[in-house]
Amino acid sequence: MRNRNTTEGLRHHNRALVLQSLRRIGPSSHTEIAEVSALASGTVSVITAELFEEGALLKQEQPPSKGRGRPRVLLTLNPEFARLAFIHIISGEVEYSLINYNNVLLDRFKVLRHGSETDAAAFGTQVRRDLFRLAERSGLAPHDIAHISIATKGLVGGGGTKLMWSPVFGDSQIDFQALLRPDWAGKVTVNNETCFSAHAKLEEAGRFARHHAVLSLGDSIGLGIASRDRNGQTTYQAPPFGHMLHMPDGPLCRCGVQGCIEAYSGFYGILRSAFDAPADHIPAKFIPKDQMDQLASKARQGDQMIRFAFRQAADVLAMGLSRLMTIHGPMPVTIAGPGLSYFDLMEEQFKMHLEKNLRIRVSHMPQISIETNERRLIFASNTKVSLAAFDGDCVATRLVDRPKSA
Amino acid sequence: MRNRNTTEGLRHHNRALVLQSLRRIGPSSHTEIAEVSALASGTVSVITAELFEEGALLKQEQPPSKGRGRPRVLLTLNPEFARLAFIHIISGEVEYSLINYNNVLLDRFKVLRHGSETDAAAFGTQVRRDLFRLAERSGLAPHDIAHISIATKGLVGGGGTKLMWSPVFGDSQIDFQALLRPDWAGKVTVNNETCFSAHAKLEEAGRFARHHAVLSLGDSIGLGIASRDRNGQTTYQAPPFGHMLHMPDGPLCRCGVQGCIEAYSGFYGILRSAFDAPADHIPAKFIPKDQMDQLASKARQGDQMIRFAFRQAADVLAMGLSRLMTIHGPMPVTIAGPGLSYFDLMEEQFKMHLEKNLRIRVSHMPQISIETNERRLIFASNTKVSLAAFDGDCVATRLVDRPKSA
DNA sequence: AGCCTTTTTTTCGAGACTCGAATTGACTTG
DNA sequence: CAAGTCAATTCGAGTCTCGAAAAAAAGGCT
Repeated sequence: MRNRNTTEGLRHHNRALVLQSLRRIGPSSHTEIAEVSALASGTVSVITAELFEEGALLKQEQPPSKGRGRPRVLLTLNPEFARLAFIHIISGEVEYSLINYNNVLLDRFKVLRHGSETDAAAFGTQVRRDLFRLAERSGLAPHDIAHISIATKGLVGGGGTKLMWSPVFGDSQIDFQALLRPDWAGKVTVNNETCFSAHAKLEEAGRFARHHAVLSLGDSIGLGIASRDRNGQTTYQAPPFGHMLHMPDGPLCRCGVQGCIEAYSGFYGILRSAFDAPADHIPAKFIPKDQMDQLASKARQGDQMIRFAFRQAADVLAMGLSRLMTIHGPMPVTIAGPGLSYFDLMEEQFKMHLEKNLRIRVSHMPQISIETNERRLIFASNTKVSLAAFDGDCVATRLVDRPKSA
Repeated sequence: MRNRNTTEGLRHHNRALVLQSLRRIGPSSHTEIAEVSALASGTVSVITAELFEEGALLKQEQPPSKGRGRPRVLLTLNPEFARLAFIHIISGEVEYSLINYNNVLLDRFKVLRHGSETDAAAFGTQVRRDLFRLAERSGLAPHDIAHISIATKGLVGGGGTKLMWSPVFGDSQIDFQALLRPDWAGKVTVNNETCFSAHAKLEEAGRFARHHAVLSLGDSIGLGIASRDRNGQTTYQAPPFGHMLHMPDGPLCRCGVQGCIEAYSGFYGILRSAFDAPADHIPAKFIPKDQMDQLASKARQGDQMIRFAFRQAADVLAMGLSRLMTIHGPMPVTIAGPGLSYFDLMEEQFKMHLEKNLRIRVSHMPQISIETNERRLIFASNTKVSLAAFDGDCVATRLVDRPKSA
């Protein structure tokens, strides 16, 4: 929004409002948009006409009419108006997706990664190559892609453009914006994947939910928090929860210090304490899921040592959540990730620790739920967020010339 | 702001902008306001004329003119336009203050509290009585007071109107809004005092500072965090940091659970470990400052046991800050409160724990500073925040009738 | 003293935007 | 095929901002 205090700024705001309504309620008539956006019908008329002129909207044939009167003309977002690319960096693979302006998946492929690949620069050039392939496969030039949004594990910084630290590349930072700038005209953003999970869950929870956290369990620990501020705007963050201090001089973490939450509750942490391995020994970067499953089934059969390892993992996570809620207040938490399979071994610890928390005692016990398909959630939310950003930044800005008086 | 998407909403926004500029730069001419607010001079002219009409502004005689040309007319906020009341609840006393619309102190008095007074209802009626006295002393009726803002220790909730938990009244909540509603027409807000300290420090740090925390040490531990969001708006919060979990099964805290930060680092926690008292024994609600001073001087003279108690207090605080910064990112911290006198015994622990933090490792070590006059800070910031809220909520809303065409 | 210069403030016309009533359009029903 | 119904557009009135032009209020100059 360029100039907030001028009438043009007002129009910008209202154009954004129209687009936003259209995304939320899908193809809809004039009247519906006016209702949802709380704009006068005349205003909606002018704005939609502009957007149609600019190519952002299409008028859709009305569905077989029901009832009498003039049938409604459905307005939809023009799929051809723009394309957005998405990269999801997962442990074993990188997923590339392309969508159109109306949020329909156009193309998708995955590139496997060698477990040994920890060279950030090499990874960067690989990503550039694969992104070119994504564009080419749909016959697009780089400048046809309006926005590239990357979801990854790890700590993101630099205003949402840099990967500052990650379990795979460690301190080797990757500045994706700089990496892609030379060829790709669109905006480039990077976010921790759990930001998107949390965002999706908050939206799901309805317009009055204020916060939601998603805790993703696996080789490493991810946490995303989505919040709605008092203007109704949603913000999100993904603090490196797995590397929050649990206890000084605790077991060694992959990040190099002792006593991080992950060192207790990441897969390798659980494995280590299950076998009573030395606390400064880090087993492996990735623990096969099979191995963890076997461990869990022994715990379920009553193996005390292993049972203890899972319970300790849960204790530490729960205390971390308690500390988080001391700062942010109680909020619902959704558990996700491969470690979710072992949630039955950990569930009761959560309640136990949380109910001691002062803020929870004076208000309420937050709901703890689970989510089995986090990946779907991440993609769905990433597209939503990116499209909304593109709408607000670009589409809402007036393009066509105003009708001259002549 | 009532309706964001109409031209009247725009005017509301710009009126607020003018008032805000005037508060920031003090009595200023037309031209200056136009520069600071980035509004066209004509617009400022109309808005200031309106505000003058409504009584919010005064035109001030120009100072002895220097240079030629038409002398500037200084505009100032009309002191008589409104009065705001402030209540600061401190351990031993309650301070009542009254200011005018131009932020000048009109009246102030203190009411001593008996240390034994822990009855929330009685306290409530006492506050009402004293507030009446504040109004009367200046010949005001209750409805002349536009806003009442309360600063206190403890956990505030209910949208900034309720004291949810406090060291003095424990779980006996006080809903100040409900308490004062019958007689007092103005808005009533309650905030933790350290919110205001943090707010003041953030403002001090300049327009580009994003976060600031104030840690207040004493019988209890207070923490305020102020943040600037991407729109430049400042928000603040005061999580009950003293009751964040440090370690399970740790020493008993006044709040009833074990292992809170305060149980290690509040005055009573330090005292307890200095004398190796049982960890479930809580010495007293208020420890005389003398006693703590004596303790500290023994520590400085080399008493190992006492020295350990202070260092442990610092360790626990520092780890708490580290956990906080894992969530919010590194931010400068200011230490304040009576416990500041012992900061020399604790300083090095802070750096030691913080530098292990992942987010600090990948970005920077935050500055740690001290503030000896927190009370002044709290009041100054409280008045600023409350006046700004009053401006935005009330004054910016158009009052005078528009000139009718007739 | 009277006129010119300089600087500030106000005024005013043009352009933009929203609102809501009135009008136009399109389709169903009788 | 006319009347009825509902949707979308148009249009006039009312607001608002902007910026140029005019007015106001000094000091300086002759």
